[in-house]
Amino acid sequence: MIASMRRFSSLITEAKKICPDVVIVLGEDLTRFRDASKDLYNFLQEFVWSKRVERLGFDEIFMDVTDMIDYNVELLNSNDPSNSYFHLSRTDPAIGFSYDITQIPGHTYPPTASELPSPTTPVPTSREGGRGSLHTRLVVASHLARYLRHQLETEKGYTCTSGISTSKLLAKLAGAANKPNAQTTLLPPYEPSAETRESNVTSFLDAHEVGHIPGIGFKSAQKLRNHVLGQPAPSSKTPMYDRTEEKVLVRDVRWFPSISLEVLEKVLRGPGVPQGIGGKVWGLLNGVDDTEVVLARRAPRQISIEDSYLRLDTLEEVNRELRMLAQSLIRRMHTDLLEDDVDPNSGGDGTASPLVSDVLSIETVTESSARQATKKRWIAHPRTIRLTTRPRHPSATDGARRPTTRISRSSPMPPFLLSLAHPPTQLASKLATETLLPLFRKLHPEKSGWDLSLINVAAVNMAEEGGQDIGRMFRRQEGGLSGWKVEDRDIPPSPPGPLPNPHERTAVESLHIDQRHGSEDRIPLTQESNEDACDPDTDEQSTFQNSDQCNVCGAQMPDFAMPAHERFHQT
DNA sequence: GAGGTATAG
DNA sequence: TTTTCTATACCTC
Repeated sequence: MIASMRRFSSLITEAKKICPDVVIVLGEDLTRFRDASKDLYNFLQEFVWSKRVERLGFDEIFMDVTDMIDYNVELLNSNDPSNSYFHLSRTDPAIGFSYDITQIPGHTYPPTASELPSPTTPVPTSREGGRGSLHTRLVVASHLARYLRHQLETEKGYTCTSGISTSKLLAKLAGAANKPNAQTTLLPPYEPSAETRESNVTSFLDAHEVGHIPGIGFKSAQKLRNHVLGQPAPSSKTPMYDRTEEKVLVRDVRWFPSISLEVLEKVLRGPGVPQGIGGKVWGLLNGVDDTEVVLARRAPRQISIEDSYLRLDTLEEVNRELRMLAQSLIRRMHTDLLEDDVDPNSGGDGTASPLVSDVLSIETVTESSARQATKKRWIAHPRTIRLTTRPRHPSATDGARRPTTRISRSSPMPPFLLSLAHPPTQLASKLATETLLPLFRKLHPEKSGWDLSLINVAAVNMAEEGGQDIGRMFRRQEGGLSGWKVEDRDIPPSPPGPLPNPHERTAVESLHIDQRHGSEDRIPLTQESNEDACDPDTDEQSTFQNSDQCNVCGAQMPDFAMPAHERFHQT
C-alpha cells in the first residue's frame, strides 16, 4: 500500500498504527493529473457545438448541449423511432451515431419500469410545440451522454459517471445518484401540475441532506440545521465525538413553518456571505439554478503554491521556503500561462492583432529541445503577487474566538518574473529576496516569536494577453424566461422574481471521470530537495542576431520588438 | 487595489 | 470543521 502525503502529521502516525507497512511518500506531483484533466477537457469539448464546457476541479465537466439536442430532436423520424440517428455535426450528416429513442440508457429518476426486471415500457415520444417535449429532449441527451461516455472509454481509457438534466445543479445531483461508471437522467415532470402534485425535481431534491446540495457549504448547512432543529445548536458546544449531528433534509427546510426567502436571508447572513444568499439557497432547495455553463478560460485567474509546516519559526527557514515556493510558482506560471507561439509572423493580415502578444514571444532554447528554438508567449500575466501565512496560534489579541487563520500582504508583480531568459531558480531567488521577504516582514514585523503552519505564494490579478476573449464571443443572453409556476396548496412558496422555465432551459450533462483503465498506482516522486537555488543554468541563454535585452525584465528579443515590449510593461 | 470569507474538489 | 492544496466568487474598505 502506498500513500501520498505531504508532511508528517498526526494523521500519518495514525495511519502507521493501523497499517504498519504503509509506505509514506513525501510530496506529490499533480502534473500528470493536470495534464490528464486538460486532455479530457479538450477531448469532450470537441463534441460540443456551443463550446460551453465548464471544468470543475480536475475530474468534473459540465456541458451545455442544448443546441445539439434542439437540432436532433427536430430531425427525429417519428415513423421509425427505434432507428434514430444523432447528428454530431451540423454540416456533415455522416458524423453521428444510431440510437433507439424508445429506450433510455442508464438509470433514471424516478426509476422506470424498464429498469426493473419486467417488460420494457415504451418511451413516449410525444411532440409538444416545435422543440419536442422535455421528456424527449432528455432522452436524446441521455443517448448523447452514453455515446460520449463510450467514446471516452474507448479513446481515452476513462470510465465516468454522468447526470442529465436542465441545469448544473440537477445534472450534478443526478450524476451522483448512481456512482461508478453509470449515468442518470432526471425525468420530467419538472413542474407540479394538477395530476402530478409534485414534480420529480422536488421529490428528488427533498431526500438530499441540505449540506449535499452544491452551493450550500458547511457554514450554510449548519445555519440551516440550527434553524430547523431549534436554536440549541447541537454541534458547537457538545463534545467533538458526539457527532450525532442530526440530518436535516431539503424537505425539512422547504416545509419548515413560516420559512421564506427573507427568513433564509436572515438565517444565513454573516461576514463573508454574499447578499441575496437567501434567494440563491431557496432556489437551490427548490431545484432552481439558472447559472450558465461557462466557457473555460484560457488562463487561470490565479496560480498559488502553498505548503504547510509543523514548525517554522526562523527567518533562515522562511527564506529557504520562500525560494522553494517561488520556484514552484514560476514553474507553474510557465506551464499554465505560456503557450507555443504557433504564429510568429502574425499581424500581417490586416486584422488588428495586438502587438503585445507578438512581442511577448521570446525565443528560448530548452535543454530537451536541444538546438530547437521554441517560441513561447504569455497568454496572461499576473499583475500582483501575494504572500499569505497562517500563524500557528492565530493572533490571540482578539480575546474571544478568532478562527480567521490566514493573513496576507500583496504587492505589484515585479516584471522580471516574466523573463524567459533566466532559469526559474534564479528568478525565484530574486523574487524571494526582493519581493517576498519584504512582504513577509510586513506580515511579521517581529524578529521572532512567530511560528507559521503555512505559507502561500500566489500570482493573482491576471491580465489576459491580447487574443480574443473567446468567452465573450460565445456568451449570449438567453432571456425570455417565464415565471416559475407553483400551485398554491401543499407547495412551499417560491422565490419572487423571474425564474427560468425548465422546459426552455438548457440540457446539461455533468460528467464525472471515475478512473483510468491502466494502473494508476505509481505515485510520482517529488523531492523537497533543499538544493541551493543559486545554480545558474547557463545553457539557457538565447541569442538573436540583432538582439536587445529589456532593462525591466531582462528578456532578450529582437530589436524591432523592443518598443512594443516596453509598452507592455506600462500596462 | 487590498484583505478577508465561503465553497468546491 | 478540519486534513492539505488549489481555485473561484464575492464581500468590505
